[in-house]
Amino acid sequence: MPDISRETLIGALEQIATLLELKGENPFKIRAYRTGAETVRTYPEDILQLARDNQLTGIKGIGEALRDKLHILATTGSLPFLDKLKAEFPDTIFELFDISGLGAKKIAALYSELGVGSIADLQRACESGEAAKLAGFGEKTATKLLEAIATRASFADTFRVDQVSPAAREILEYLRDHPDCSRAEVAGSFRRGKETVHDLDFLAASKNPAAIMEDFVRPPWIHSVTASGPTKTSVRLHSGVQCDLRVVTNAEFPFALAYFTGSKEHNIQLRARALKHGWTLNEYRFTPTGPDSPPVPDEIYDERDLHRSLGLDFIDPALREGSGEIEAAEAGTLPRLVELENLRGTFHNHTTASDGHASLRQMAEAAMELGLEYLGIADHSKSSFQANGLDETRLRAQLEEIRALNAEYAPDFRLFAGSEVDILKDGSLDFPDDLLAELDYTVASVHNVFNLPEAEMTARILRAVENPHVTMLGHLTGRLLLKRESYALNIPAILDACAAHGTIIELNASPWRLDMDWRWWRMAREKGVKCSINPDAHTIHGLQDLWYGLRTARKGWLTRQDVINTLPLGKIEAVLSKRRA
DNA sequence: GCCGTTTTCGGCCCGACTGTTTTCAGTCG
Repeated sequence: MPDISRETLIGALEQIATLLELKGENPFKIRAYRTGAETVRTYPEDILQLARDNQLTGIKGIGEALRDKLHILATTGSLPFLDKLKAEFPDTIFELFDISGLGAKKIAALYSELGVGSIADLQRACESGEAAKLAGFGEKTATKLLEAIATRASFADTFRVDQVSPAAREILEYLRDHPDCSRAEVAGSFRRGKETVHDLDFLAASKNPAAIMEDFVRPPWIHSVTASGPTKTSVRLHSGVQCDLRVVTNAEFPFALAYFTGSKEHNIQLRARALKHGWTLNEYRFTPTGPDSPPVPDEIYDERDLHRSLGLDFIDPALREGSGEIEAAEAGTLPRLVELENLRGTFHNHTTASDGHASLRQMAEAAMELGLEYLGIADHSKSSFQANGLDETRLRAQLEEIRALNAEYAPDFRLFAGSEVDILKDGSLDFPDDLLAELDYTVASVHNVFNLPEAEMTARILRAVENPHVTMLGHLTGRLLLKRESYALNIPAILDACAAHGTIIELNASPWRLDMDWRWWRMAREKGVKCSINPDAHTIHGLQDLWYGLRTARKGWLTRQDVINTLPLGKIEAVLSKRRA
């Protein structure tokens, strides 16, 4: 089998869409490829395998043409249709789409008229004055493009959620404090709980939009204003984060909040549903489609009212990805999502014994302060020498120390003695079974040799899953968001094995990881695999990363019953000792 | 290219803002 992934399928469909756009193809055909890419991205089962087996028929958004192309790509590793399209443009053409202000039409003009096929070409064409002479271009366009090239070089365009959440909170508070603002929210992918975001979308309700707009661009955190109209303003923060603000009336607010929260796919489905009721839905209101339409519902004060008027249960923003949530809301089968208050303890935390910055006692007290009943310690094992991993002797000493502290804390709080034991290259563990048997639990993680082929990496982890001393798998795919890709892994196979052996999978709550990815948790849940939301805290502050993990768990449709660390102390003790027996 | 409780053909979301225009095209979300 060719070495490809779900990402390969997504990337191919997106590239086809982009190239067809450059060629001025039918916009609906282009959209069909984009929709197909999104379908592949969010499909809750192993779509790569389905493509290999030519079993994509019946998936909404994938018709005959896409089905056949995905099958060819999945089985042969290449797609002649795409290769032929690509041959018509330089490989660097795609980078031009990263320049804000440039879309397919302008790029096509630049390429056909001036041979501009890369950002370097674009810079030259703007500086020489050639670009400004093109039809539809002008001096201002050329200047803006040069600015956009500079912006791209100095600012990131995607951010981890921890990089933007302090600003999101601060700006939201600023808006809510404004005397002319009746309510305000952050919308967009941040509100949906995505692991990374492109920008922050703010929404405010006011009778006096101009006053809010004026004050929005004033605070010291604003770097520059990129657009400003009567109801919409865009700014860039010093951190490089782009922020949009829309101001609407109070009556429009629930419609606008739903609209700007998205996702796009979810919105399209919601609008289609409104049409079946005889109304069009936009960011402001319902409108009857014709004289025979039933009257539009009144008294829509919040999103709950909006969903109810379409015959739906309230759909949490986390679920709005257009992947079955509307059907579930109609059928009344939406999951009751796990909440932060449900978390009673957590596993996988580090101390100064390995690479943490707080002592056992400091970590325990911080956990108690957060209202937790238990805290699992899992310092690194000896092979992780870069992280000052513990050898057998030091681990046993830590075990004694934990027992002594527990005598002090009982019965209201307990430290669990564990280890984040390395899964070595061959799938064996870094500690012998008899030592692991002395611990309360273990987290098994991969920390080296990331570049194994998928089959080998999968076999390596499967061996750990089958070891009865492994309580849970740590950061399953090893990704570091925006920095390091996941290693190759057959996740469905791992899920099956975890279900069979009762091995828990961690949802690593560090905002760098959020691993396993939310897109897999629905499948895990259906197979009966339990989740443990673990902060992987290296400081007392790091315990608060639980919040990021919680967001991700909710995005994965997880309920309190799916998350093991919602169990109170007595019950979790029983689960752990049963597993060890 | 996809889809169908109006349909196998004829639709497919649309509003805000900018810049180049002189009424609109392109981009963005």
